[in-house]
Amino acid sequence: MPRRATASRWSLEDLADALHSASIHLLRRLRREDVETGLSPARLSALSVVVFGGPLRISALARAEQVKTPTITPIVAALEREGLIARNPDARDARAQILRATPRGRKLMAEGRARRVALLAGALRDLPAEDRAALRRAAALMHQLSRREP
Amino acid sequence: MPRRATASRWSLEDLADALHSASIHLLRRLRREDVETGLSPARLSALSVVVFGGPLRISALARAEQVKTPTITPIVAALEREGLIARNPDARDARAQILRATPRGRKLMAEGRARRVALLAGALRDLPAEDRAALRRAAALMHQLSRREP
DNA sequence: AGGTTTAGTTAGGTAACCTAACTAAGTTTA
DNA sequence: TAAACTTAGTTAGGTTACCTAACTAAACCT
Repeated sequence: MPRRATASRWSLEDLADALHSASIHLLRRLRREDVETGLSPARLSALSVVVFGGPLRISALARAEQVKTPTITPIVAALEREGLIARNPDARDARAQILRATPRGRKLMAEGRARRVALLAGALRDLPAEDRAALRRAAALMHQLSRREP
Repeated sequence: MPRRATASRWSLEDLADALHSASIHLLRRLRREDVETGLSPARLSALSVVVFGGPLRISALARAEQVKTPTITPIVAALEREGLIARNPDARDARAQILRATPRGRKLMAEGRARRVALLAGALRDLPAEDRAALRRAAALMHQLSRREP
């Protein structure tokens, strides 16, 4: 790591870097676990949005996932093929489709969560409440950061 | 989000979930920024390891990046093609190669950091010191979590 | 020497991302 | 109301990241 010129200036860079790197590595680790759901991380994440984010349009899902619509198309197709979500026509707009989770989708989502928590549980449980709070706060902040424009 | 049965049990699941989701979304956001370095996230991350992790072997890089060696091969090839890193033979073992960052690699890395921090700077700077500390702590913890076996 | 292990690449597959170009439906406007 | 624009989503086509399996070549072991 580079030496700092001014404390605050460098620590912001370091922090940005640390978050980037931590995200990459945590995600790679979780991917290895998530393989067992039979769903890739992107599909799992999309399913999670449909399950918890209620019925929504394809474009809304893409927006929530911060990807372009062509990226979402095959993900939605796969989730539908697996019977985890269903698409219904939108009564108000014949171009649009409404996605909703099926019972199977909800079940699998719960299992994925359980599996993930099984992986992290030991680690998280052993952490002082203070650290858990830091993680919780950080997760919220990271979400917020990721929504920033431009 | 599901209702909790026991406070601690559900909050662990929620926390695991929140970290997963936050990582995905922050990374997608940063990817959009990192595009301007001309390097993909995986390459940037690998370059960062070579720049800051000193000269190291290809297999050590793969381990640091938590991927299998075949994944690292094309990443290293690309970084070398771009003149960002160099491979030297290992004097002790003719099978192995030692990677080191070139000046260009170091320069680009610094620029990437600057760009990333430019994106996050406003947000991070405006955060109370407490939140910055939470993020810093969380990044360290996430790294630690990602190293856990199995 | 012969057999095993280790460093790295090659081959081949799936999936995630993008932009550009398209279809079809909805909206606005002259 | 017909023409022109906009919006929802898909299709086409390309790059990159990941994996496992199979390989080459060097090193180690006995």
